[in-house]
Amino acid sequence: MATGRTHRPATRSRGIPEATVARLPLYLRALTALSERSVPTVSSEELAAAAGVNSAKLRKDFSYLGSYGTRGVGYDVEYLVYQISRELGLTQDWPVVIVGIGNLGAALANYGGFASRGFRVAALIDADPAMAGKPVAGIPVQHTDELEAIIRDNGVSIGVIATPAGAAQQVCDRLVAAGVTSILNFAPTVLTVPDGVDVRKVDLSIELQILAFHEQRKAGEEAAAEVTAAQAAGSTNTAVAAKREGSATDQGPDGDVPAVMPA
Amino acid sequence: MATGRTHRPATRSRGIPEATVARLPLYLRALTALSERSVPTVSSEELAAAAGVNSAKLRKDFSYLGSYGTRGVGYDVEYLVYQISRELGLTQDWPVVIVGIGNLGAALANYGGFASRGFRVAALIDADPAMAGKPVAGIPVQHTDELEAIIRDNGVSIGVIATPAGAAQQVCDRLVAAGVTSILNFAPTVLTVPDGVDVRKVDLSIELQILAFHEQRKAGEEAAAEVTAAQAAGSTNTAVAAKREGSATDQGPDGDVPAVMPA
DNA sequence: ATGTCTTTGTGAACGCGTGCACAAAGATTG
DNA sequence: CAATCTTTGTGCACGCGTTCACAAAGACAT
Repeated sequence: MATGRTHRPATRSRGIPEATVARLPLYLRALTALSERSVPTVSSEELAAAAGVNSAKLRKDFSYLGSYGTRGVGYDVEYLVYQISRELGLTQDWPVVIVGIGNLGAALANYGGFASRGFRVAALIDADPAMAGKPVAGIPVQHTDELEAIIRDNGVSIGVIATPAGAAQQVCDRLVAAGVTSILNFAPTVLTVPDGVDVRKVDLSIELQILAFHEQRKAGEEAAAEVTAAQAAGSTNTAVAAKREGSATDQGPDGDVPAVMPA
Repeated sequence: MATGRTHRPATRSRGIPEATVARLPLYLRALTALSERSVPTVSSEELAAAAGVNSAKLRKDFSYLGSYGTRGVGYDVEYLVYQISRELGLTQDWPVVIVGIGNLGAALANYGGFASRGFRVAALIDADPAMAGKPVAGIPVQHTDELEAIIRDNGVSIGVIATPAGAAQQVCDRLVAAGVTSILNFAPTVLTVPDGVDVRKVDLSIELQILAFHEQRKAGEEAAAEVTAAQAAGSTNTAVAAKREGSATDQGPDGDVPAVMPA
C-alpha cells in the first residue's frame, strides 16, 4: 500500500491515533456497502470481517470517536457512516488539482471515486503546452503557468503529483507556495516540504520490491525445508565473498518516471 | 502511501523487521542515484537525508543486513547497492502479470520502472474480448480465459490486480489457484487469500481521505486558535445532536472501480 | 607508532499499536 | 420485574519500531 507520511512525528491528532485514521476509510467503505443493502445495524464482529480487521481493534478504533454502539445490538450503520464521514472531513467539498497528465494522471482524472467522497477535480495541470486545452475526463488541461492562479482561485488545499520524478520537487514547491498543505505524491522521489504540510506517497516500485522480498523468502524457506541441513558449512555466503562482481549492474534507467507512468 | 499487508502477523522474516524491508527500496533508490553520479562512499547521515529518514534508523536498518560500513568513512555505494538488491531479491527475474487493462492497467504496463528492477511484464490480461490482441505498451492483451495457462507457462508468482472491485476477488482466487503467491491490489476491496499469500494494496481513495482528515484538523486548529475559547459552551456538537439529517447521503456510486480507473 | 577525529554499530529506554479477556450495559424473554 | 443473553467498551500486557547516546572501530595526520 502506498504509505508514509513525511515528517511530523505522527501526532495523535485530537486523540485519534494515526493507525486508526488510516482504517476509518476502510470501515466507511464496508459501511457504505451495508447501507446500500439497507442493513440497519451491524456488529463489530461482522463489520470487522468485512473490513478485514480484528473486531477488538475495530471497537477500540470506534471508541476514539465516541460511544456510537449499542451493547447487545451493534452499531447503527447510517449513523456510523455519518460520524466517520464527518470525522474524516468528507462532509465538505475538497477541490483537488492533479499535476502531470500523463498516463497515470489521466487515469486519476478518470477515477470515479473522487466525486463520491467529497473530492472534486478542480483542475488538471501539465507542463506540456501541447496538452493545454485538450480535455481529459471532460476537463480541459491547463498549463503549469496557471498553477498558482488555479490554486488560489479555487481554494485548493490538496494536490496530486503525477509528474516524472525530476519535476516533482519543483511542482511540490510551487504547490506549497501557492497554499497547498496536503500532497499525494506518485512520483518516485522523496519530497521535502515545510512543517505543516502533509505528504503521502504511492510508489508501485516500492510495493513490488517488498513483495519480491517476501517471495524470495518463501522460495528460500521452501528450498531450505527440502534440503534441510544437508549443506551445513561452506558455500553459504559466496555472494558476500564475491562482494560485487558486476552482477548487480543490470539496473536500467528508471527513477525519473512516476510510480506508474509511461517511460 | 499505499500500504498494508493483509493477514500474517508481520513475521520478522529472517530477522529483518518488516519496517526495515519497507525502507530498503528507498535506500536503494537513493544509492542508485549516487552510483550514477559515481559517488564512491556515503555516510549514514548523507544517505539518510537523501532517503528522508533518521540516520540512526538507517544504521540500524543496515545492521540487520550485516556490517557493510566502514567506521570513520561510511558505506561503499556500489557494494551496498548490490547487497540491498540481493536482499530484496532483485538480482533475479520476476515475471509479473497485470490483470485488468483499463486506464490504470495501461499506465502500469507502460511503467518504465518495471524492467529496471528485475520485474518483467509477462502478460496483460483483460476480461473484455474486444481488448484481446490489442497491443498495450507493445504487449498484446490476452483474454482472461488464458490466465491459468499464462501463469503456469511463465512461472509467474506476482500478480497485479487493476480490475473493478467487483471482479477483484474472483481474479484473485484464480491467480492464487494458478500459483501466484504475491498480489498487488489496486481494486478498492479487501481481498481474502489463503495463508502463504501476500497481498499489498494501493488505494487512492484511502490516501485522499487520510489527507482530508489532517487537512480538516489543520483548519480546525487554525479556527480554534483564532476564536480561542470565545464560544465555550453550546453550538459545539450540533452535528452530533442532529445525528443524521440526510446530509451524509451525498455518496455517489463508487467502490466498484479500482483505486484509479475510469468510472 | 601514537593520538585525534570521524562515523559506525548497538544497548537501552520509550511510545505506539495490537489483541486478550472481561466487566458493564442494554436488549430480550418469561 | 428478574433473569439471561448478546455485544460493546476498555484495562492490561506484550511486542515492534524509533530514537538517543555512546562505546568501539577504523582512517588519517603527525
